[in-house]
Amino acid sequence: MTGMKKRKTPARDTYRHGDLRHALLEAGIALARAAGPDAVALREATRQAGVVPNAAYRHFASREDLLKAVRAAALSELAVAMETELARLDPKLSPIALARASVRAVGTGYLRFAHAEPGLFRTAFSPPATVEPDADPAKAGKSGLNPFQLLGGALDLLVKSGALPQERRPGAEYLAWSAVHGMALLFSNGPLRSTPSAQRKAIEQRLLDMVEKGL
Amino acid sequence: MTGMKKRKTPARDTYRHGDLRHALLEAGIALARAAGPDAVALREATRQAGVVPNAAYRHFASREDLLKAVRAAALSELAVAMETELARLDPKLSPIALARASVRAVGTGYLRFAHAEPGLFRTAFSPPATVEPDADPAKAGKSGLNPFQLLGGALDLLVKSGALPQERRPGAEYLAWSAVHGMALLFSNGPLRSTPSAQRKAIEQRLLDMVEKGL
DNA sequence: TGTACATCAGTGAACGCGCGTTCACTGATGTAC
DNA sequence: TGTACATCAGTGAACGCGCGTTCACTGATGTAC
Repeated sequence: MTGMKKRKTPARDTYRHGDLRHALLEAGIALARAAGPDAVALREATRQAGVVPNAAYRHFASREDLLKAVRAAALSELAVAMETELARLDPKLSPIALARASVRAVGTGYLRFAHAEPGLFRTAFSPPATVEPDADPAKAGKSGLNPFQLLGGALDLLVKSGALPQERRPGAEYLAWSAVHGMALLFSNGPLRSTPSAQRKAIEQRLLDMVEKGL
Repeated sequence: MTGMKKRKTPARDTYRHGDLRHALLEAGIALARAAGPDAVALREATRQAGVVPNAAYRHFASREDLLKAVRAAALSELAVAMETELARLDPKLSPIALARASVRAVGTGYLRFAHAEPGLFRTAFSPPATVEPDADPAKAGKSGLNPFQLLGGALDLLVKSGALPQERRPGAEYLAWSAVHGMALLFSNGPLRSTPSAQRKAIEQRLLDMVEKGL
């Protein structure tokens, strides 16, 4: 902390930046990762990109516009975390076991991401975010599905395999989502944030048990 | 919006305010109620109290100190909302029915408060808040219990009445809390915030069913 | 293949904003004699 | 009952902060002829 304040990127030798929009977005993501959505500031992003503050306006209409892009990126990372857990499943499992494991995997990925990236997690769900309907590709993981859709898919499997009665399916995502979302917040930014990791993981598993049994 | 900016309280005729600490706290609560924890500002609170900005420092050591007091008040209001639901229960119910109804009441109060007072709800759980252990009376409702303790009490009744096996009791509050907390957030500030109220209530009841069954 | 020119990405300077916080002060109160 | 004085709640003025956003600009690029 001895005087180095500005320009975390060394300064260009070219007049044009080359990929400023991308650089600003990356900086915005880094800010969100470090300190949540409120920390996403246009000025700080330009500083990290080695550019003058108002240059940002060539690429983003406003601070909110940048935040929106960061939010989409965070949602996308969350989807990827969920997909990663899904990909680890053994496809040779019986349909019913696979369905159950899928729901757990989706939940596990969600919880893991929330704990590994609390700032991004909070950003993903910061006020203007309507995950549910629109299949906005920017918010999607590798599969092209967003977190909500990944959960929906797992629940559909549960129905198809016969583990969940058809009539209980509608709205089931809100129940599962709530349980997992609540725990994610309590442990990552909430009052339970300093729970030892072993205990946290045990409780997370019990939560998934509860959801599985209670749905 | 024609010029009236400052001094929402008419201005005193006395030099002394009389009850500035209280006035600042009330203003802080009003700010949190309207726009969440980030909106709690010392300067705005003094403005509402009709006092010069630095006067606040006679009563609060810092902005964070005021926020802490507001947080405690919010937690206390939450506890009261839960107690209100508990008080409506019919004491003539069988022990087992009463226990189950208590758990639901606690959850219902929590959800009701989160929806009625989203700003205060978010404030109650904003970063520096360690609800769990300390029986800080400031955070408690009329019964002297805080929200976490109210939930714990309801779960204890579940065990005593035989509806919940003893060995499942430890940690059960984290499961129930997570489910309800997650839904509270999704509906009050989260992506589901514009769900019609009838639908919301139906889903909330199903969530409580899930918890009851899944614990 | 070479030159004129339009485009538009990034610059430079400046605004006004509300915030938290510090300083030395003033004047109402309530207590000791 | 009356007066001197210490206390300390609220004043007045000022800091420095980072922020978003607007303006008129400059100079590298790539396209049209």
